[in-house]
Amino acid sequence: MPRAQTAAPPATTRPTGSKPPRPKTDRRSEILAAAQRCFVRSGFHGASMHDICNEAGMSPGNLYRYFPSKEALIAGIAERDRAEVAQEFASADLSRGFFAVLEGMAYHHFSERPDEQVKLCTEIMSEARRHPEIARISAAFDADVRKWLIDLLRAGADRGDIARDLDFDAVTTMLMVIADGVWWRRALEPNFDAKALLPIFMDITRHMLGSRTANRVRAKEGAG
Amino acid sequence: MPRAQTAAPPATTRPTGSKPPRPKTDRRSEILAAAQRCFVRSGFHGASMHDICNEAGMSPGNLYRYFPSKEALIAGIAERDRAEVAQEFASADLSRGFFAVLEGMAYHHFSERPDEQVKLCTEIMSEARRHPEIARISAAFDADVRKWLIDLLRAGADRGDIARDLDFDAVTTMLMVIADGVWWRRALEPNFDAKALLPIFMDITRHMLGSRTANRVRAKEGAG
DNA sequence: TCTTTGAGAATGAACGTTCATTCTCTTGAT
DNA sequence: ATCAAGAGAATGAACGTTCATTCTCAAAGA
Repeated sequence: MPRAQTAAPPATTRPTGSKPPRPKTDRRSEILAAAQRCFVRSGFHGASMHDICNEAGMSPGNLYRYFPSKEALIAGIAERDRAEVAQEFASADLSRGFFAVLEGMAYHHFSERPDEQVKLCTEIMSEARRHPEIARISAAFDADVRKWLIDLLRAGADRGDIARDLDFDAVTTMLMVIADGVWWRRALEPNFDAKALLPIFMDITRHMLGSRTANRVRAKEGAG
Repeated sequence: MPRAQTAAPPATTRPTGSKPPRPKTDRRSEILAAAQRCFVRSGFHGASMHDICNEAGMSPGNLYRYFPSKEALIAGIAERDRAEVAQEFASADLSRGFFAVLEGMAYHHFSERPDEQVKLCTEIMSEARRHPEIARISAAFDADVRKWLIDLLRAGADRGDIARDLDFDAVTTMLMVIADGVWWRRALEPNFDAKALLPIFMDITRHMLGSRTANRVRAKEGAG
């Protein structure tokens, strides 16, 4: 059972601090990019460390100076993607109206995000079932997304774009479920046209968030 | 690159043809059940053939008389599950009303199907990306489900339970996407309460299938 | 009834390979 | 001379798979 530390870069000591000593871009990023290509091509278990070394143009001994294990590579990729998504949510601009923002994000998720990332995501999820460290990262990722989504919904409610008495938790869960499902299908069906689903997605979302129906908070049953 | 044949049972020669020679239940089923437990516990790659042999109470040599490779085990499980789901769809009884049937099936899918099968499903899907034979089985599975769902919708429309001018393909895709998403979350979040989503799911489904909105078939744009 | 026979079921040690990881050595800049 | 950066052969464990062999037992022959 291999260890799961994320391993700091191999001493980025810049003591005298004169000129930048890195002619190429950050070595760690290069390695992660190479690993990503290999994982997408052959899967986490199908890709050997030698494959990844070749792809990165680097010897095994050297690669291990940057990442302590194969698992740390997947963990590194997951963490990097998490930062990227954080960026996307942080840049949401509600002044265009709630549904415009949501549709933009949906379009991005359904269509713009490259297939590479979608496939990689399934690899990460599969490994999350086995490696606690990866499970931790992906659970944290998930909690982040949920929080951002709920904040977005609350802000939309404040603006009056959507109903105020929603069961925000349930609605958020449903949105995430749909998003997950879309990615699962994208990963599995090479020619799946997710963006064709956008109209219907926006339609049911408007319904969920706006009309007076089952997804509202209700008084708890069983009370006197 | 291992072969992918599904391997017939090891010669069920019954030449004289008198009494049934099987004292125990079918050996192949026992092996699949053992493999399923191992795959759920450790994943496809985490479970070794020796693990599976132990779980099945059988030596490797003997196990290989029933299945020609590890891959054939996953393929066998996938095929077995496909048959089971076929059963479920075949027994749908529309006389109770379309939405009652749909809600029953959703409840079954969200809650009753055991977590074991859900986890296993993610393993199968992951491997489908690598092994063509497994990809074939799971694509066939998918096509079956899609066909059954569309038939169900058509029947519901004939009964007058749902709208007649739906874009059946798009709606079916959306239903499958949601179903996929629910399973993905069930696999990832150990305490995910899918059945709490049922009301909201039924609500948006009624909306999709009944009201006059974006998910209707429209005249193709651009025509004269 | 007892023995022989033979075929299928099952065994488990061994094989060859693969793979993640480590070790040792070289290079090149300061 | 020192030390980070890198190379690549080496290592050893683990794995899927195979195969020579043994076990079981029902039926045929005596």
